[in-house]
Amino acid sequence: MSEQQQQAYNPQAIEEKWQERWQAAGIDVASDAEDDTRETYYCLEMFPYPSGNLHMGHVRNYCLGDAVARYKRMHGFNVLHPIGWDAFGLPAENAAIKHGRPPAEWTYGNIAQMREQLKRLGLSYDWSREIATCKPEYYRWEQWMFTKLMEKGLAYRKEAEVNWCDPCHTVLANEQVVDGVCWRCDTPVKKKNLAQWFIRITDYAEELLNDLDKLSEWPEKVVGMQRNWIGKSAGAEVSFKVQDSDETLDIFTTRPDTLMGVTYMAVAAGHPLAKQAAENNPELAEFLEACAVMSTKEADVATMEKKGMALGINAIHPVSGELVPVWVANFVLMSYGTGAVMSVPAHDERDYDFAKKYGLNIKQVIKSESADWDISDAAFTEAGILVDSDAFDGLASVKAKKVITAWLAEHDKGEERIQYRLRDWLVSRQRYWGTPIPVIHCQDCGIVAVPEEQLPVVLPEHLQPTGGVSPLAECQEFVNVDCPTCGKAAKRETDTFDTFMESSWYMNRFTSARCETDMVDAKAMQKWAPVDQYIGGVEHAVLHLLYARFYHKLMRDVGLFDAEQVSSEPFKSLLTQGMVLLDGTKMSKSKGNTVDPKDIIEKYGADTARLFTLFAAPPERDLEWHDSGVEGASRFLNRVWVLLEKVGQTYQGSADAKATKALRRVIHAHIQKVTHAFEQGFAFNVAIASMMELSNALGAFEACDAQGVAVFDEGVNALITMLSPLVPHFASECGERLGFETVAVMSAWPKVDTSALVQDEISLVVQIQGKKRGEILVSPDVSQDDAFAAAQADESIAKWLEGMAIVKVILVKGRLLNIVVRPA
RNA sequence: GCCGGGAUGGCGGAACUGGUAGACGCAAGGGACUUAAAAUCCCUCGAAAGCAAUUUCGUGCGGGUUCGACUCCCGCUCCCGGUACCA
Repeated sequence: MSEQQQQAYNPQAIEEKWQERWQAAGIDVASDAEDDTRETYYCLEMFPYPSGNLHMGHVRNYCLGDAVARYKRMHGFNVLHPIGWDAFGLPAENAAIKHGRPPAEWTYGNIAQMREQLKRLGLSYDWSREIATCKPEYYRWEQWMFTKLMEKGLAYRKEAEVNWCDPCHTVLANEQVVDGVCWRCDTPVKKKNLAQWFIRITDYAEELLNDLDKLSEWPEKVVGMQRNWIGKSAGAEVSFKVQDSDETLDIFTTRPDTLMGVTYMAVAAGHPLAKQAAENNPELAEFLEACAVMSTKEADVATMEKKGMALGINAIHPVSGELVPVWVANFVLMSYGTGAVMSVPAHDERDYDFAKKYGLNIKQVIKSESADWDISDAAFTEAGILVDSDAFDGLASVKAKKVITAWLAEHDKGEERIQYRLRDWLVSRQRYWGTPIPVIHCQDCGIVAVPEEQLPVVLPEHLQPTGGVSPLAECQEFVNVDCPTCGKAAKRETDTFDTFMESSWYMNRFTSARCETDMVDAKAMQKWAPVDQYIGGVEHAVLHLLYARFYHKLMRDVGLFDAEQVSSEPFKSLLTQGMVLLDGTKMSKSKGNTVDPKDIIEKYGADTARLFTLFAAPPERDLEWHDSGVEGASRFLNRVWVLLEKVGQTYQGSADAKATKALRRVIHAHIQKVTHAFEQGFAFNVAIASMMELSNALGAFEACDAQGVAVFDEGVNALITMLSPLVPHFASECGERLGFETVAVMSAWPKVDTSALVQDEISLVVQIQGKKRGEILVSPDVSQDDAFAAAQADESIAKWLEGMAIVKVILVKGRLLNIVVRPA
């Protein structure tokens, strides 16, 4: 042993050294070379917002991704593992107001700082592809895309109700409205109608829904959340005439089969009919006011009492011509469907409760096919057979839906309709620190898209937000522009894009991050897309992941890549990691329960931090932070470090040929187990546990001959190699000590020698009535009869067979023998 | 309310396709080394009974299927996410 080898494990000394070597060797760079025939693998973690400091959630996210990327490289893949910065957003503006410096300065400073922190962790990113979304060379393509969408009619402008804060002079996002007041100045938020930009995601609702079926490697939970979010329901739109009026009352229903059971109508408080009726009815007006207030989201909304008032007008049933009263009800939402419903109390629980409360008629028109149902107890909401429905009597619900809808269509009183909950994507924000919307307002020409040759519309970076109106709107050199169509003086749009826009396509941009001629290079897309493994927090299950899926399809339809060659989904496999907790609650600055990754790295080194975060919990589950657990991870690395000193050593006595063979079996059993753990959803915690077992087995082994030394060496090599995607600096240093020819991180993954797994003799569990009663040593391919004979010969088992008749004997090969008996 | 997911020692968590429940780690207790401490190493560690060999019970609760159930089926309880009173 040289002196160097006997030194203690000192992470600080080795980590920097290896980071430099890796960088010099360029091991992290994804190869675009056409003659590179390696299979590609694209591993991506959700890129961070550059808040200035890495927190434990980041550390966990990026350690997971790095382990995946390194593992795949070791299997011979050409791995794309990029990183960038989701650099636009409100926190930069807030920091700017607080510090009196422009958001750009703050943002770029934070990026520099966080880049160093990521590098300190030894994450194997291809830095040559680094992007920051606040740079014109990035967002110019987003602007270009938007003008394409305008051409296709997929981007449009319309009035929309937004949350407005007067003192701040800005629109607020929903999450910035806390209990109805502005999060920053506590002023009650107003609803205001403003012209806003939208993208027609609803045109893609059906594809977004159907393609969810392709996402077999996504957590079911996320798929389910997206399915609910899209919220497809099939039914019919039915038109009711209003008595003594030319107006009609249109409703959407999923149960047209219950049409004949309609006994009243219910409209939302915001419905024109309700407003109209309230004009000379103060009591009703008051009720509508109350409803408007109630609609603000509260925890007790769910338990809210169902209330309503008659409007004093009637609707005419489209089939029977009967009059049904129109009510206003607090549970009908203006924002869904038509803001009105037909009420069938006999077959809808909510309508039933409402009818009971206000003494409205209940008319049963569906009867159960099996049991009797007493309609005076509760609504019958299932499908059944139609009764008391004139011409439709005797039809089954499913058939009746079609027949009745067809009848309505024929008589011009309704039609089949698919309703989605999904709304078009509101993409404009009245903020400064974002991508300028590439549009010009001209008095003569109206709204004009900025022509391609004038892109990008560069955001001036020197402006200083004050918390009031966006400084962009007051920046004359930005606002004043010539109309691209007529050349007259015109004004630029001063709204910027929602930052979800940038994060919706960055994964594709990474395939050709430096491409200057296109948003993405079609060839690069073909080579790398889609992302094979995407890793990030479950909080993005709906918005980001839905927008990204949508945007990917938009890029396809704009012709940016070959729809035949590139998947229509951007992320093949998704891993949603759990949160990092301290004392059972999420680590957060506001709670003051954070652990700074910097401190951990300084004290234990990056590898220990990595090992602990990977070992302490399965990736998708929450991880409880324990300092003692970190100690444990550190101890393990130290034990392995010391273990290396035993390489080449022989000891007196103990380990004979049999023990050597047994060790070799253990080594290969663990290679198999670790590999399996990696392949099964990246169960790093299980993989590490298995490596710890291997380490323990090696630690207990003392070679006494050349054979023993060789097998021990084999075991240590396998252990270090398998550790390398998880603790790369440590493994590299160990690899160097062991004289590996290539850096450990690039070495090929160990292969299982199945012949080493074969045993001459195994211990077979013997059960009586399914309960373990003993073990016998037998050949692995022992016959049932021989095993049974051996079991009978075993004293501790035989005593359970005394006075018993053998009913059945079951042998599970290599595992157990179960003997079923009964008293003789 | 509805839709997902989950419940295994003091704790985090293992357990291939139904086949030895509790791997691995943490904590705890005991011991070795040390003047002492730290570090390190060794032993014990689901519950109950027993000097012991050993036995019984045990994977949220109640049933079921099976030679055999943490695993499959039916019915509950509780916890955690998501959400839309969605017609």
